[in-house]
Amino acid sequence: MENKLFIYNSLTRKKELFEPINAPHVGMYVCGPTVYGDPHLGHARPAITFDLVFRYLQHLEYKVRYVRNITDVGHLENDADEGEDKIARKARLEDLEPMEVVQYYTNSYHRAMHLLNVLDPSIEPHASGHIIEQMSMIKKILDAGYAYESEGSVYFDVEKYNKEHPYGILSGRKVEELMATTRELDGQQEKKNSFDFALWKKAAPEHIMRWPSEWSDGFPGWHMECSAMGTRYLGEEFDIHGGGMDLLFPHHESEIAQSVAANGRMPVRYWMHNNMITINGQKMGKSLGNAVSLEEFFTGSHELLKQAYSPMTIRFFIMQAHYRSTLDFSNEALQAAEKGYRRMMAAMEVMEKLQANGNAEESVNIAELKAKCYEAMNDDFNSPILIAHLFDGVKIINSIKDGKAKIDEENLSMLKELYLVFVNDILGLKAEGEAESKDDLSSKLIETLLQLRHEAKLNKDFATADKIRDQLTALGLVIKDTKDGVEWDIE
RNA sequence: GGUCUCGUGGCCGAGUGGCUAGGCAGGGGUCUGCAAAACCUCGUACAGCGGUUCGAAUCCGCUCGAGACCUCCA
Repeated sequence: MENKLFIYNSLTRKKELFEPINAPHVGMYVCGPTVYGDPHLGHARPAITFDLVFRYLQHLEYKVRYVRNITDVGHLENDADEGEDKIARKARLEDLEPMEVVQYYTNSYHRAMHLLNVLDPSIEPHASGHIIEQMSMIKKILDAGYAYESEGSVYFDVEKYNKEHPYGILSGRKVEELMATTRELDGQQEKKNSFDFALWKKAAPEHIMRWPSEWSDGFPGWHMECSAMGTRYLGEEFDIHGGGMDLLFPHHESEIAQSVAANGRMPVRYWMHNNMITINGQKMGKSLGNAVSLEEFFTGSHELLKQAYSPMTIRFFIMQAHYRSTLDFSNEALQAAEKGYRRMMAAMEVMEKLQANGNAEESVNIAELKAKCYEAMNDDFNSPILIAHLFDGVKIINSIKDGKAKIDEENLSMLKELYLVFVNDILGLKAEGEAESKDDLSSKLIETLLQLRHEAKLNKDFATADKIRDQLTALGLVIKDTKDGVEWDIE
């Protein structure tokens, strides 16, 4: 049951059985962030989506090499005025060094990803560290005759390529249509056709990030980095390439064209694309000015946020929707996710203390639940369905605790295993914020107070008992009177 | 303008021909000194209009609405 994984392939627009080229090895490349701003909720979506893929593939015992790049080339420009050479030169020294900007936002991205419990990829290459590879790939494309040089820049010859290979195979576009719809861009007059894209761009004077090449002092085109680094670390053909749907065209389309032109073969078996996060029905994006940074979510410091949302709440929220659906941000939805997440975590705490209370005949059947969990994940990583099944299990757990359901030893150990595997390992959810708060001294103090309350209750002094509870509640504690005694937790 | 996607109950969100997820919120109940938690239970939704079918949220057509891409973008 664990080995029939189906993945929706954007290339064929169908769910396909996943068969790695070199099982048990799997190569996966995902487009990472452009590090020029704070990571926002939009960045969390692909990171978490492919973290789920990474975790599940590893659970299925594949040996995954997961490459997620850092884009640090081609987007960084100095805003200083042109022509004012002296000032510009001085400004250069006082300005941030580009790599300083890169480092700052890369660190910030990593911090956010760690808080979201996103595993580090196997390799995280920087585009700026692979200029050699990109230049050599450009040469291969030139040698193959699918590119031309013009005024120090190198462009991909889409029209020529399209005569032998379909440009538009991934996005479903046709070159003739592109002809009619492409807008005016700078550098347009250097190109044979408006839809030709740059493999190497001659740097304008204000462009700081530049490298010498046989064509000009310049920098590689945006699409080159992923092709070059994917090939470098995963080979000319690898299993999975992921990224946001907004990258499908032209980025991924062009990656295919570059690889086919350079290596003569399709680079990727399975193309996966996560959908966008929307806010008021519109895509959330830095350039649209409606992006809420992850830091702001964690602290609640944004006018759109009614409260802070913990990293695990964000993670749970994202995984409660299928990765190919748009997911609409709202406080109501986040608050619902927060409560759901806490309920699941609370149930797991209950589960740990559970004892078998029945024999095999009267026991609940966990094997069935387990099979459903695998079925959900095997169906194109359907995390919302998986979570729905896990909530069914939450009811089972709580019912066993209440003595309303029976479980035997075998099913109990299967249950515990199931939740550790699916909730912790695969969904990557963990309890947050408790370990450090429940230190010994505080715990003993709280338990002392609860003991006093217990004694007050025995004396029917409910006023005192309630006063203790109210004050502990005011401090952010949750007091639960169960038939097995009092329990407390930090809200 | 071109290409494509989507429109599900109060909110979020699965589901792609019959078996009518799940979470949150709300009503009722059990338990409890009370409360909380938990459990049980109730809301019977699929934009509109036609069509195909024994049967459609699910397939087809049209209408309306929303969005994405075509430019950097997760």
